[in-house]
Amino acid sequence: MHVENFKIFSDLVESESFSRAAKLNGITQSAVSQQLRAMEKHFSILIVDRSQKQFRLTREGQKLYESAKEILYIYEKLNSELQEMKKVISGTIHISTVYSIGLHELPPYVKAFLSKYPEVNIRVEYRRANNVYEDILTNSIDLGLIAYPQHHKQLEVLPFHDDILILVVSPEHPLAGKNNITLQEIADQKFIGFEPDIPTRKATDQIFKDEGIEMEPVMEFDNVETVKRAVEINAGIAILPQTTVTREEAQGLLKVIKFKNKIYKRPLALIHRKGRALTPAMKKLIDLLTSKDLNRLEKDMGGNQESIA
Amino acid sequence: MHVENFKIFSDLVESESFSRAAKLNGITQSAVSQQLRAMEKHFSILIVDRSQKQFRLTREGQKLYESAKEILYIYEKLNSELQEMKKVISGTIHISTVYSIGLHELPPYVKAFLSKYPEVNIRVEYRRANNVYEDILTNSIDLGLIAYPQHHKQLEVLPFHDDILILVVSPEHPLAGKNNITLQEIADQKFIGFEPDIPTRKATDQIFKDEGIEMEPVMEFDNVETVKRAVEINAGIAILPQTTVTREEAQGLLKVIKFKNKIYKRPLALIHRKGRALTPAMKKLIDLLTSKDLNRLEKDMGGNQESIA
DNA sequence: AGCTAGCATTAGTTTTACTTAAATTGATAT
DNA sequence: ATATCAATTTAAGTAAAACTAATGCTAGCT
Repeated sequence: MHVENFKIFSDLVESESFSRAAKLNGITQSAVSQQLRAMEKHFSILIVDRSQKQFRLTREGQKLYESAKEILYIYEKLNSELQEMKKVISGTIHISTVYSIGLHELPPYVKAFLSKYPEVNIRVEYRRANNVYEDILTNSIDLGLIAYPQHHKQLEVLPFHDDILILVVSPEHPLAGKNNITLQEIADQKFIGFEPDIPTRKATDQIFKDEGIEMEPVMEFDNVETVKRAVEINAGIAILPQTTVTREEAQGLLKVIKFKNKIYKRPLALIHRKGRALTPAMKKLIDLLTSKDLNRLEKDMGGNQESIA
Repeated sequence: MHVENFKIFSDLVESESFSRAAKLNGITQSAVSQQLRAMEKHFSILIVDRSQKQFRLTREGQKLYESAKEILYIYEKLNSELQEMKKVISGTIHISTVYSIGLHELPPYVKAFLSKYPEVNIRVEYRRANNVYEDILTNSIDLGLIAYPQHHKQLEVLPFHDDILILVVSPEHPLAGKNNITLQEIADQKFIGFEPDIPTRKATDQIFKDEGIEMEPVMEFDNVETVKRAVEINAGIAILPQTTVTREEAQGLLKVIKFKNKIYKRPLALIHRKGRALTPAMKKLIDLLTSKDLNRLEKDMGGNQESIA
C-alpha cells in the first residue's frame, strides 16, 4: 500500500469525485478507479457504495478515510521535519585538536561561526596528534585538526591552511637582534623541541636533516605552550609556527626571527571520518575552515543563515 | 512511498542488519539496500551512517524511524479493525414492509435474529408497497418486504417464501360451514378487497378474471387489518394470505375456507438496492429470511455467532 | 427513447521493484 | 602491506505493478 494511495483516496472522499481526485493528483480518472478497486481487493472490503450515482462511503470506507488522514498527517509532518533538519544549523560539534592549532588558529573561526549559528555548540578537546586520529577513527569525535596530515583509508583530509615556521628566541638571547637567519647559524644552539612522536618535531628533524645539520633537542615537550615557556626563560631556542607566538611577540616576551631565503611551511588539515554523515552544522563549519579568506566567507554566510527551529 | 517500506525500514533499524531485515520480510538483502537507497533519494537525506561497519542512524534516520513506527501502528490498527468490521454483526437495519408481511411473516424471523445478534437494531416501517419500492430506490431504507415483486433494474429481488391465499368469512356467514370452496361459489358474494394499487388486489383481480368472474369489491382498504375487521363484522368476504388470519381463526373471530382443487399463491420477496453495500448484519438477516427453514437456519447460525465489539 | 456525465474496463506501455550475480568495502588477520 | 571474510552495494535482467488512452456502461435527465 502506497502512502500516495491514501492521499488520492483522501482527495476522492473529500471531492466525492473520481475525476476530480484524479486531477488533483495529476493522474487519470482510470487510475483512481483502479487504485480504489485495488485497495478494496487488498483489504477485502467494500469502500465506496456504488449502488447510486451519489458518492457514499461504506462504514469500512469511513474507517479507512480516518486512518488515511492520520497517516497522511504523520507522513507530511515527517516530510517537512526532514526538510527542516537539512536546513537547520544546530547541534553539538565535537572537535579534537592539537594545542597549537586549537589555541591559536581555531578561535577566530569558532567565534565567527558561533556568531552566525548561535544554536550550535562547539566542544573542543585538546589532544596529542595521534589521539586526534584515534578519536576520529573510532567516531568518538566529529572533526579533527592536525598538522602534517597523515592520509588514511578511512580518513577524509581537508587541507586547512599552512602555518609558517619561524625561529623563536628569548629577547635576552644573543641572536635576538637578528632580523633573519639561516639554519646553519643556529646549528650549535641549544634547541628546545617537541617530543619525537609529535608531527612538528618530525618535521623539524627532517628540516635539519635536509640541511645536513645534526640537532638534538636539549629539552622536549609535548605542546607549544611549554616550549614557549622554556624559550622565555632562555633555556634555548625553538622553531614554532608563527601564529602560536603572536601574543608573546607583541608583549616582548619572545623574539621572532624569520628564516633567510627559505620558508618552512607547516601544513594544517581538518580531518573527519570518510563517509561519515555530516550534520548541516558540521558542513558549514568545514566550509568556513577550508575557505581561504575568513572575512569573505563571513559575508557569504550572512545570506545563508537559516531560521533555527 | 510504500507502507511496506516503513515496515522493512523499521525491521532494519531494529535488527541493525540489512540481511536480517530482508529475511524478516521474505526478500533479498539487495532489495533492502535498494529500498533504503531509494528512500534516501526520495527524501534527499542520509538515513544510515555508512562510515563504519556498525549500523548507525543519522538524526534524520532516527526521525524517520519514529514516524515509520507511528505510521505502521496506525496501519496495522486499521487493518485489524477492518477485518473486525467484516466479522462483527452490529448496527441498525431499516426495513420497510407492507403490513401483511411485517405483521405476520416477519416477527418470528426478527425474534430469532435478535436472539442471535443482540447488538443489532432492527427498525421496521409499515408502508404501502409502492412506498417500499421508493424507500429502497432512494436508499432511505436498507431492506424491503413486498408481495408480488416487481423487477426493476436497480433492484435485487430475493424470493422469500409464498403465502397461500384463502377465503375468509365471518363465522356468521352462510358459507362458514364449508371446508372448501370454488371461486364460482363466491362469485355473487359481497367482496371486501384491497385498494386497486395494492399488489394483492391486483392479484385477486387477475384470479377472478382468469376464472371469467366479474367481481367488484363492496369495500376497499389499504391494509389487511382493516379488511379483517370488516369481515369480522360480516360486511363481506375476503381473500387473504393464510398467515395473516391465524390468530383470528384460532380465536373464532374468522372462518378460513380453502379453495377446492386450486392453490392460489402469493409470492413474497425481500428487496434491496442492487449493488448496495450490505453490512454483515444485513447479510445475515437476508440469509435467514431467504432460508427455507427457520429452525434449521437457527441451528446453523448458532455456530457462526461472532463476538461483538 | 436517447443523451450525458461519470465511473469501470480493457489493452498496451511505462515504471518500479525485485532477483541473481558480481563488485566493492571495511575490518581483521596474515 | 596483503589476503580474507562478511556485509553491503551495484549492475543487469526480469517480473510485476501502475498508469494512460480508448472504450464500454449505467443512472439520471430531457
